[in-house]
Amino acid sequence: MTTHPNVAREHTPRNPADYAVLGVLALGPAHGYDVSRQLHQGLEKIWRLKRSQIYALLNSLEKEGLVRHERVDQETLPPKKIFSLSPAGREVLLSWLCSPVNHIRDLRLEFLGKLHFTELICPEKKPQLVSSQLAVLCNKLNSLSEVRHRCENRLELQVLDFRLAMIRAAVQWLEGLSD
Amino acid sequence: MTTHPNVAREHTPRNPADYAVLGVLALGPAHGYDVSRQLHQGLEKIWRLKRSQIYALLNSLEKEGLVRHERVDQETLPPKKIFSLSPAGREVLLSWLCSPVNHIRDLRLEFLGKLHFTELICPEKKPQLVSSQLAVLCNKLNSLSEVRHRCENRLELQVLDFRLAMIRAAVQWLEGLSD
DNA sequence: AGAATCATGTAAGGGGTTACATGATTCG
DNA sequence: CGAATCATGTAACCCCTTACATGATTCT
Repeated sequence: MTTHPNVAREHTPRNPADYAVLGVLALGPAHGYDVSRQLHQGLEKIWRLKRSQIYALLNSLEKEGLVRHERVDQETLPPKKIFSLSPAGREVLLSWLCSPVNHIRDLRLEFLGKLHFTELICPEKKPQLVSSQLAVLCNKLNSLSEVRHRCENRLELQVLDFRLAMIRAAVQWLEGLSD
Repeated sequence: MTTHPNVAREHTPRNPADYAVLGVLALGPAHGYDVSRQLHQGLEKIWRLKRSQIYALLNSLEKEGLVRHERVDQETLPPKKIFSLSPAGREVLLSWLCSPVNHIRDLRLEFLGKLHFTELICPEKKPQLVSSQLAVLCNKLNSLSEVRHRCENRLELQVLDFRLAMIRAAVQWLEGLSD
C-alpha cells in the first residue's frame, strides 16, 4: 500500500449522520442536547437523528479524534459536555462538503445537507459544489443511456427508465438553484 | 379501538425484504438457496438480499406463519428445506401488491418490486396499482404545493422543490408505463 | 488440482430506534 | 400541579452485512 503525503487518503465512506453532527459543530461548539436541538430546528427535513444516537455519535467521533469535549459544570443541573471540532474533524467535513454525491439514491439526504452547510461555512464554494454534482449526474445519465440501448430485460428497463427520470429531474432542479 | 370484521386490520409496516421473499415463493416453492438465486437473477436491480439474510427471513416468516417448509433429503448433499407460502402469507403479499407506496423515498425499491410481482402473479391488477400509485403521488404533489406557498425558510424551500421535482418525474414515468 | 456451485447456517458487529432512568427547572 | 425543557445516558432490540464453517459435487 503506497501512501502519498499530499494526497488525501482514501476515506472509508462515512455515514451521513456523522456529517450532520460535524456540520453543526462547525458552526460553533455545542453539547449533545444542543446539537439535537439545532438538527431538529431547521434541518429536520434532511436529518432526523434521535438524541440517543447523537450522544453515541459524539462519543465515537471523539474516539476517532474528529471532535473533542470540555466539561462545564453547572450549579444544579448536570454538567454539560461542550463538544467542538478538531482540525482533523474540520478537514473531514470540508472534504465532504466539496465532493459531489455519487450514490443518486442519497441525493436528497446528502446533497441538501452539503448545500446547507456549504452555504453556512464556505459559501464561495457553492458554485463548485453545484457544478461538480451536475457533472456527476450528467455522467450517470450518459452511462445509463448507453446501458439502456443494450437492455433486453423488461424489468431492468423499467428500473433504468425510472432512474433516468429521477436523475433528469435532479439535473433540472440543480440548474435552477442559482437564485 | 373499534374493529370491523371486513376491514383489513392495520398491518404493522413490514420490511420490503419480506415481500421479496414472499413474492418469490408466490411463484412456486423454493429453498433458501433457490430464493437467493432467483433474487439475484432478474431482481438484482431492486432487491439485494444476502443469503444469510434470506435464511433468517425464511425462519422469521415461518414463525409468523406466513411460510412453511418441508424437508427433502438428498442422497449425498445436505437436505433441502423447501418453503412455500401459507394462505396467510399469500394474503399478506396480495394486500401489499394492491396498495400504493406511501413513502416516496421508497418508490424505486418498493413500487418496482410490486409492479414486478403484480405482473407475474395477478397482471389484471396492474392498471389499478398504477392508477392508485398515481393518485398517491398527485395528492402528495398538491399538499406539497400548498405547503410551498407558506414556506419561508430557504433550506426548506430547496428540499420542497427537490421533492416536488422527484414526484413530478415519477408521475411522468408512471404515466408512460402503459406499454 | 483448484474453483465454482449446491446447501445449510452461525457469530460478530454496525448503525439505528424505542423505551427507560435520573433529576433539577421552568412554564401554563 | 402537571407538563415541558434541560442534560446526560443505558439497554434491548431490529435489520442488515461480513466473514466464517461445513462438506459434497461438478466444472475448467
